[in-house]
Amino acid sequence: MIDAAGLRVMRAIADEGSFTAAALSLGYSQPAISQMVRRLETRTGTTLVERVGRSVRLTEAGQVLARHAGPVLSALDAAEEEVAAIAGLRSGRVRLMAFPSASATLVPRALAKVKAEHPGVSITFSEAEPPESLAALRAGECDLAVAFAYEGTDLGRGEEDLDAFVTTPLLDDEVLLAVPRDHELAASGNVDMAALKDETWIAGCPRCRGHLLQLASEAGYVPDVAYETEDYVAVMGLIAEGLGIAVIPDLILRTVHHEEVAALPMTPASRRNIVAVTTPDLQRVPAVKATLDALVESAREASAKAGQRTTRGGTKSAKCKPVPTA
Amino acid sequence: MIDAAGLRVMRAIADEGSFTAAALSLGYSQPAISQMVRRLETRTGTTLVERVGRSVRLTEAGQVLARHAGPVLSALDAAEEEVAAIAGLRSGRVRLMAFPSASATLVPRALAKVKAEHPGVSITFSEAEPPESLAALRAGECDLAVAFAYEGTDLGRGEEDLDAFVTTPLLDDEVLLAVPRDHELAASGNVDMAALKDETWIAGCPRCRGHLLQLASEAGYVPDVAYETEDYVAVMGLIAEGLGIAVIPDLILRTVHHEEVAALPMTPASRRNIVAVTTPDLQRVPAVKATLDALVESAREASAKAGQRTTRGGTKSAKCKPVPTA
DNA sequence: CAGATTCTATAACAGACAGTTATCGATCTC
DNA sequence: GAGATCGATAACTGTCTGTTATAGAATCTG
Repeated sequence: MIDAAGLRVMRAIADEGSFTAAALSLGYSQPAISQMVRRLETRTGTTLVERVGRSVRLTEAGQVLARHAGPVLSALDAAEEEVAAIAGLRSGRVRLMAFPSASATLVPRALAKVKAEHPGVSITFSEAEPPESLAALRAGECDLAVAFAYEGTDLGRGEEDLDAFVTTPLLDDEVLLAVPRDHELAASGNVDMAALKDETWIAGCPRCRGHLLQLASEAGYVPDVAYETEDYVAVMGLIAEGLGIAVIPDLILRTVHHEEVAALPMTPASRRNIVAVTTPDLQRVPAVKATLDALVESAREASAKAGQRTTRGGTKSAKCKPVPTA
Repeated sequence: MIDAAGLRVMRAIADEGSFTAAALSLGYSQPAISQMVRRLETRTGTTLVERVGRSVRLTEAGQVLARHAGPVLSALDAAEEEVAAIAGLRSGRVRLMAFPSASATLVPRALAKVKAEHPGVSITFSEAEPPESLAALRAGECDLAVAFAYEGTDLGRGEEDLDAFVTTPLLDDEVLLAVPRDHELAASGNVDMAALKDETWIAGCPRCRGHLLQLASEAGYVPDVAYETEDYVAVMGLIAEGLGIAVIPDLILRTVHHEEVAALPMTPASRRNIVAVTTPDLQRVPAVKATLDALVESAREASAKAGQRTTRGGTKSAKCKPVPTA
């Protein structure tokens, strides 16, 4: 019934003392004020302004409206300002989820970028593997997820979500073969998967294990998986001790070094696609967009270095003692 | 930019959890909500609602708006309620001015009526003679004035105000001649003004004095005004002591009794018109209207009694000692 | 006292806006 | 897989909210 515009007009009349002055101060024409007052009067059913001579004076009811204008309008301004702060990246909150090994460099770097450019944006971050992070995204508990999929597979959900989600490629992570530095293959420039039929394997996370099974299956055998752990530091330790070999994404190898482990490119080459996932709606939220951009940028930087690193890792020759598989 | 309607919609969406339910609760159609949200989103430049599946969820910015809706809308409601209270006579304030002798019965009775029928209406009352009360009305310091004019004269202002003011007749007050009870004329049923050429007069307020001068002038003489006082109790005392005679409106005689004073009708008959004056705008203010109505009603009651009283006063015979004029 | 100025009211009009109904596509449920 | 439910969209409509132009009234001024 009564709207903010009406209050604004009444306050202006109270402040300025005349319709004309009120119109001027609000940037309206004089008849607009005249009509607005009349509208308000018919709506409230009361006289709000007393027309005396060539000036006007507010009646008691009019003064009531003018008096209420302050609180209401400032509350509205506060709301608008708060939204504008979010829109203008002076504020905002992003709930980010990423799988563990992305937390090592990609995510921290992106977080630092966002913090540097938009100090007002706060990002909460938690680790989750792709299936859970997508579920959280779908459940509204997460705004942006960093997930991965091995080439040729999906993100762990059905294809139903193809248009419910927006996927932005971040990195193409090459999957390497990690062997003890003194393994017989450590010197080869490239290892054929088929040649690893008799090796003992160490599997990582469930999806990584699935990927290993798939690779072996394509090479025509079922791998002997002796160990399973999601802790890549442990994986490296196991490899270094000669207890097995593993397929490990380059991104992880870059973080978890081990002197006694060598990484080699494989045939067929296998890649892990790291992507950022959000929804079309959330992607338009400025803070989410900014974080996504930061992720893309730090992925680009990491990708440049990755090329060097992969080459180095791939060509690094091994010349140490072989350790029998357990 | 953001208006109350927008906040109301956002809050409804937050409360109800869907556009359709929000539309239902607000009495709108579903597309109206859909469009409203889109409008708000373009205006704020941010996504406010996350469309997930067949349901919706508020983004951070959307939650901000929904959160602000409460205070703003309740403040608006409070304003509306307050105005409605004034319009609906559950509240309201009337500043009433009346000339002194109207304060005796007419005004108190009207005040009592208003208080009984509309306890929320508060009336402030002050005494003022017609010229001042009209000035106050014009100056906005008064909402309703009770004034009087002797028949054939105006209210003390020029006729310029004929349409700026609204005048409501209240009483037709007959002007009587007050003489000592033992005055030689006290027995007459009706006294001719012309026969009072040699009397000594007591004048009341300035305008009453003017009225006396006019009556005498019409009768062809200039009265000998020996005393002037606005205090009618004093006037009665003076008359009772035989120091002079006076023309006094019946309304006053009804309040200020004096055993030793008789009141007689005069020829030519002279009347004092008591009216209520306000402005067209103020007349539409319910509290003012109610007070005006109460005045009219109590005037009607007083008028009925006045007939009886005047007759009695006029026919009351005097049989006491004559007192020489001073 | 008359003219100038300044204010509000009104008329006529234009555009935007906020609703409507009808319909579609998508999703969740049984 | 069928039906129900929900949101998006299209097309349309009426009202509302501004505008400009002009008239009328009141105050100020010379």
